[in-house]
Amino acid sequence: MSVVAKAIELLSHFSVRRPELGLSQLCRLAKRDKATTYRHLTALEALGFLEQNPVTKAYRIGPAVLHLADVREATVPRRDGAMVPLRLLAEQTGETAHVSVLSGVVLHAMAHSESTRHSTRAVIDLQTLPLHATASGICLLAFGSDELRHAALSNLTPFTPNTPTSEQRLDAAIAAAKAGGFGESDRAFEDEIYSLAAPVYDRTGEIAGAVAVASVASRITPDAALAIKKGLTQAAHEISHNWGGSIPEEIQTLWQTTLHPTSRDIAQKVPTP
Amino acid sequence: MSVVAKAIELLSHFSVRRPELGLSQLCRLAKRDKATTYRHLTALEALGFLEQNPVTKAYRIGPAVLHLADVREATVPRRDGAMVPLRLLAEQTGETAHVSVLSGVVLHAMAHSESTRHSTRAVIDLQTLPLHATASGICLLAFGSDELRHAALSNLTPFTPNTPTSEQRLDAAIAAAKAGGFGESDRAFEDEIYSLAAPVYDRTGEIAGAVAVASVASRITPDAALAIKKGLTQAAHEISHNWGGSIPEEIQTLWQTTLHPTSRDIAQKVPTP
DNA sequence: CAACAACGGTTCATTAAATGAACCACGCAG
DNA sequence: CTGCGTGGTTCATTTAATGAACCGTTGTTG
Repeated sequence: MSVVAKAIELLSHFSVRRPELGLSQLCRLAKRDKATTYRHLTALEALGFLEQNPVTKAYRIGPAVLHLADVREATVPRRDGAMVPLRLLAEQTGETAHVSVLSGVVLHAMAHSESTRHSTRAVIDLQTLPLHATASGICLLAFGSDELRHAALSNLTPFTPNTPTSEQRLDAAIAAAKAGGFGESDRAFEDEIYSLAAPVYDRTGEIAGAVAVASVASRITPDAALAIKKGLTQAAHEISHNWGGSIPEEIQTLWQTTLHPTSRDIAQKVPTP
Repeated sequence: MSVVAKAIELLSHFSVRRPELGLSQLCRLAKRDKATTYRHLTALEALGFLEQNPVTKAYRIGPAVLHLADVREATVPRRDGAMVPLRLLAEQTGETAHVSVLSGVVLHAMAHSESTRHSTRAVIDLQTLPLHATASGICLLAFGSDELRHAALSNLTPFTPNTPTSEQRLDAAIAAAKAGGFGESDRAFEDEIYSLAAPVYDRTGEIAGAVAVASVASRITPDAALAIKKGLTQAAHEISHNWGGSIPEEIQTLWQTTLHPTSRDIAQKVPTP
C-alpha cells in the first residue's frame, strides 16, 4: 500500500455521521501508528483536504474537495442529471434513494436523497459500495462485464449473516437480477436494510451505474416492493437519458414481465374499462 | 515535499478549462518524472480521485471527490449559505462573483457565480488564491492576523507586471483596503481582470474569508466600481449572517464613509426630497 | 490533592518504499 | 522505412516513510 493510498484512506473514515475525528480516534479506526497518522493528517491539512477544528483539535474534511467536486461536475456532469429523478424517487417511495457510478471495477456512491416520510430510514453514507453485498452492486454484476464478477469474487467480505460470501450464493443473487431486471439486497450489507436497484446507462452503451432505493427491512411488503420497482424503472430511464444513454430493450422487457400482468391477466382485465 | 503532497498536487492541474490531461502533459505541467507521475496517477485512480477516459487514456477527476464534498458540506455548510447571496451579487453587477474561505494561512476558492450579461467575463477556476495578488487576499491581509502577512511575504510570486512583489507595494495595497474597507486587485493576478473584495466573518468573530467580484478591467468605470462595492457590502453581510457571524462595526463605518456622501453632501441633498 | 489516563504532538535510528534513467510497444506522419 | 510522441514498465540506487518511545497538557477519579 502506497503512502498516498494510506494517507487518502484516512479521508474515508470521515462521514456525515462522523464528521470530525481526533488523532487517536483516527489511529484506532485506521489501525495505524500515531506518528505516521499525524504526518499524513498534517500533509492532508496543508493540501486543504482536511482542516483542524481550532477548539477541539479534531480534523474534518477541508475546503479543497469542493473545488475538485466542481471540476468533476464540469467534466462529467452526471450528478446534475441524477438529482431531479432521485428526489422524485425518494418522494414517491418515501424511502432513501441513491445513485452510484462505476469507475473501473469500483462502484462509487454519487448522490442520494432522503424522504422525510418515515422517522426511521436508511442513511447512505459511503464512498464505495461493495459489489457483492448491495443491490446496486448485484445490478452491476448482472448487467456489467465479467471483469466485475472476478473483482467481486476476490473480495467477499461478510457484512451481515445474509451477505453472500460464496460463489454459489453470489451467482444466485446475480441470476435473480438477470431474471427480474432488479438488483436486490435483503439485509446483505446492513442489518435491517432492504434495497432494490436498477441499472443506469450512459452514452457508451455500457452500464454506467445503478439507482437504488434503501428501506427498512421490516417495512417492506410485496406491494411496497412493487411500487419501488416501478419508481426505479422510471428513475433509471430518466437518469440514463440525462447521461446520454438509454435502457437496453432486453432490460425493458424484463421489467415489463416483472411489473405488469401476464397476457392472460390482461385479457381478463381489458374487457372492463 | 511528501509523496502525498506530490501526488495530490497533480490534482490541482485539472480545472474546468482543462478537465482531461494525459500522462505526458501532466508530467510537463508538474515538471516531474514520467514513471513517478504514472505511479501517482494510478494510485489516485485506484482511490477514485481520478479516472481514465477509456478512449483517450487521459485522466480526469474521479467520483470520490463528490462524496467528500458532501461530507464537507454536511460538516461545515458554508457553501449553502454563500450561494444565494453570490448569485444575487453576480446578477446585480453583471459580473463574476466568488467566495473564498480561509483555512490556516491558505485561501481556498469555495463557490462562484457568473452573470450572463456580458459575453466576456472573468472565469474563476482556482483552488487557492494568492494572498498578495488577489482582491480577496488583500482583504484577508488587511483584516486578518499578522500571521497571514508573514505567509504572504514569504511568497510574492509575480503573476503580472502589476503584481505587488515588494513589501512596500503589498503594504500599500493593504493600507488602501484598511482605509476603504475593500480589497482591490487591478490586473495584479491576471491581465485584464479587475477585482474588488469584502471580508466575510463567521461565528468565531474572526475574518473567515472574502466575497469578491471579478470584472474585465477595461469595463470598469467609477460608477461601476461603486455599484460593485454596494453589492459587495450586502453580500458580505448576508454571507456572514449565514455563517453565524457579522461584519464588525468598524468595517461597517468604513463602508459608510466610502460609499455614502459626506455629511456636507447630505446637508445639500436632504432639503430637496 | 495526587495518581492516572488519554490526548495531540515530537524525536531519531531503522527500514522500507519512492525514485528516474533507460527501456518497451504502439500509433501516426512524412 | 524513419522519427517522434504516446502510455506504460523495469530495477539498482537513494531518499523519505516509519514507529517505539518520548514530552507536555488536560481532564478525570479514588
